[in-house]
Amino acid sequence: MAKKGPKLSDEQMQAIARAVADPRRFAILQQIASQECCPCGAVREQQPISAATISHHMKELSDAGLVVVNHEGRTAEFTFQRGVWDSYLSQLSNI
Amino acid sequence: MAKKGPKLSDEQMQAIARAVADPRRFAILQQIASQECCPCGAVREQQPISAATISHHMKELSDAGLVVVNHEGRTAEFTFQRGVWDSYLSQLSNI
DNA sequence: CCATCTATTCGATGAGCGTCGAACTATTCG
DNA sequence: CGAATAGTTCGACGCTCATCGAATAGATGG
Repeated sequence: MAKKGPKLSDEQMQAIARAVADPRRFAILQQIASQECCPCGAVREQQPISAATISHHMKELSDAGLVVVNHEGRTAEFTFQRGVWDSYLSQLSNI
Repeated sequence: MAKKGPKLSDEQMQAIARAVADPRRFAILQQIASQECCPCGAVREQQPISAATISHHMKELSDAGLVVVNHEGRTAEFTFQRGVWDSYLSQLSNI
């Protein structure tokens, strides 16, 4: 059981699990993880969903702690929190 | 990226993600994983849900490949598939 | 100031799913 | 055979949530 990062609360574990359970949201997370930083518009170019829905998913991912939002001018940039992700996987391995 | 077991299909990845997303189902999975083998009745003793619901969750976990059902007489025993679980986590780590 | 652009918020809608009780199947035992 | 036990299946109910269009907020540029 490789231990990485601090232990996540049960609520955060569940929030991450729910965030990953939706295919579209997981695809968005993958995109953000691969680009390390990407605005809403970039996500929209790869996902056939409305801006409102993307914003909704971003809030979910943000609430789960998987991404951090950084507002720059009129755009918003998201960065993947690999530490949280690793902690999540590490904790799941202790089942 | 530690590689364990064969690659899971996208459908199976999503099925596992959905199975884990529900708190009750995850609790059941934890119980089965800890006991390596346990009948429906044992699950029911620890979860305040009806037999019908347990059967439903078992089908979900089974469809996801996380447990294997073994019918012995009139009872059903479930065994956790650690290999599939490890493959799931391994694949998630490649995000 | 006004128009444009990016993103968020709001309300509504529709689908999915967790849950239950009841009916059913299959097995065990007297 | 008949009763009891273990799970499953079925239909229905409620709640959650992904999705959208429209309205809004905030920033940029003419």
